[in-house]
Amino acid sequence: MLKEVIYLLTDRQKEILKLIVMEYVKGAKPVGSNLICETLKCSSATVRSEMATLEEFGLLEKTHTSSGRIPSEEGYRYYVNNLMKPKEISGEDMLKLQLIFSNNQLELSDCIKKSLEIVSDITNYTSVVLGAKSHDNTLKEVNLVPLDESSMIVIVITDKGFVEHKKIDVHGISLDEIKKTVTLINNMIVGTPIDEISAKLEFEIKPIIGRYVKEHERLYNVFYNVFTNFTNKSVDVMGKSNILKLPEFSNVDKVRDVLEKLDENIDNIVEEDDDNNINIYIGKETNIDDDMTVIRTKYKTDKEEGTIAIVGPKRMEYDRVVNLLEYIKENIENK
Amino acid sequence: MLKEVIYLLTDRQKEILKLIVMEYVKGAKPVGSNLICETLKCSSATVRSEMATLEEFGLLEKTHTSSGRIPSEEGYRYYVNNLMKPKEISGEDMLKLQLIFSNNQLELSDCIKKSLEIVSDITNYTSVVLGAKSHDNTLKEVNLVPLDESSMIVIVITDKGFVEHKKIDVHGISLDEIKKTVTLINNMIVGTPIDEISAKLEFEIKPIIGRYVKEHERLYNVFYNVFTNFTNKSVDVMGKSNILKLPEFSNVDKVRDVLEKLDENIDNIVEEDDDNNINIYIGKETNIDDDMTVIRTKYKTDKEEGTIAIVGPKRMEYDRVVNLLEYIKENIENK
DNA sequence: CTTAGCACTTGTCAACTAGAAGTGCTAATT
DNA sequence: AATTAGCACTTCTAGTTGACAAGTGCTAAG
Repeated sequence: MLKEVIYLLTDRQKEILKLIVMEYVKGAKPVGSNLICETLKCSSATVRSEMATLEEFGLLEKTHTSSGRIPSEEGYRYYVNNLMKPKEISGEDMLKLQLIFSNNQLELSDCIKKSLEIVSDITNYTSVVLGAKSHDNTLKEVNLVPLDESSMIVIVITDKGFVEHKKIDVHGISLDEIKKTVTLINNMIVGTPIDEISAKLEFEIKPIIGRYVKEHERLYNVFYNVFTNFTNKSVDVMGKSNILKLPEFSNVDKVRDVLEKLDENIDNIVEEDDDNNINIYIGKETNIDDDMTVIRTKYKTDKEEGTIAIVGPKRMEYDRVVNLLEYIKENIENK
Repeated sequence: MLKEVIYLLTDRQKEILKLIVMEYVKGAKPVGSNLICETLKCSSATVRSEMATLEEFGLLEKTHTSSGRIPSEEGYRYYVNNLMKPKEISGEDMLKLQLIFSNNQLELSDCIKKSLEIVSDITNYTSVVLGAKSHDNTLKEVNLVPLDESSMIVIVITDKGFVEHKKIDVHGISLDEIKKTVTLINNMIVGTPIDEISAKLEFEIKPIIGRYVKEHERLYNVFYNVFTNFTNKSVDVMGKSNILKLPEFSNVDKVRDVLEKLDENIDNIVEEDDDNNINIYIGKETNIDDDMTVIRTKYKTDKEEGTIAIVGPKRMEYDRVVNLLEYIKENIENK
């Protein structure tokens, strides 16, 4: 679409585009001129000629020669960028979300998850939380809890309060050797950013324990595994089966395709822009399916950062979802 | 079905039933007499009259008057109880599973999960792991790691090596009060079975801290939450979207129904018999859908117990799945 | 007891039809 | 110059029809 088109549209054309988007979002059926002319005070013939113009601009499409119109991807884009007005969150929805965020028993990460679960419930879309735990965290301490002769628990804690633990098999390694290693780690690399720990472990700790621990290779691997676990992102996807409610997905093969992408490819789907805004990817711009839209945003607190996203049909309630995400982002960041 | 039917079936009838089950499992299409009479050395007319008898017994069904036969639920049941022979696990499948169980880096619970993930991959069914962590575990120790003035991490460890942790907000409670409480817990209820901790916490700890901790209600809640987390079962469901590959689920509404049940109702679906065998629930016996079958078994090690299950179509490769589950159960219990 | 033969039933698929929805164009109207 | 009424035309949808395939049940003969 030419950028200039934005300025060429008359008010009535804008109104028609907006009405078609809203109607199609609601009904999932191509919108005919009759429906529009009931709202606008003019005849269906007028609307038809305007619709033809909008189609020339690439903002509308037909499914067949004599069908009503549906918005094209550019049409949605124009709507989102120029026509959409923030829609207030309904009292009911607001209440449900407030119940989560005002609950002091809940940790932040639980709040995030639960609030998006609610969004999935009320909108029937799919929601995603990508938490990047490791960001900005540094190693706080490593704890050791012996269980019996051959096993113990290693517990690693970051300064921001994230915890990882792993049960390890230590038969053949003396308790003394292990304790020394942990002391070494606590002395040498506490305060190191989590992302850099693997390197430090290899180049600073490994050479030393190599000297006095018989099974140093195994011991090194144990700690290496625990630390790399940390840098893994946490992924939560909620309301996946909502996709099956959409009329555009009455074809089982298509559903399977999308569900498999959501299972395997979430990072790719949700991580893109690095700005602080609400980002909207429509149709081909998503990495899922031409009929889908992804709306996402980053959140960032002093302890944690991540991404929240809503995945739904291209025919999405853009205004509602944008507002919900904005509201949740705000609540996360002020919690 | 009358129990006596078991003894009334002739060898040929058994053979026909078996062939129909196997053929229908493979092809998902009603099986006609022609196909059967190619294997059996007799005419299609003979097979037809035998099939009519089997239908009278309630072991076979027709989808319409002139269709081939499909097994009824009783037919599957008869097959499973009387006709099915253990089928050896293929070398390829065996290899994949061995790779998991012989990997010493992996914790038991990871092995279980990964092995069932493999079963989902190779069979295209859905697999479920229900782990009941708390069983037979007793409290080993409670650790405290202060993060800053207003928050700390509570870490709880059981004798079998399970760990739960929670970040808590402690502003308004003095460090001293918290430390005393933890010491109290470590002194008084270490060694208590996890299931009984809530009670002990309420009747033994709460009255004491009530005396010297100002915010004792809040502090009590914190520990209560951490401990109850323990008794929660862990649930893993793998290969859910495999259901979409089944021809009996080309109807999207049906798929949604099943997926929603798998999301919300897993306990109900998978927990039933309390014996140590492989249990098979066919069609109506499952709590999912008349077209589904659940095969499950319990596993029990000295540290952990739980349930593993495969959920698939009624038209399931019973012999294969039973063998895989048996094999995995054995490997878990001897790990 | 088994089998060949045949009438009969049902499902599937493609072709066709009538009606509904909605368009684009033209000519008349404001 | 913009709007509208009118109408021919296109496509989709749902229902009907008919031919064919798959498979059964029954009967009578081997």
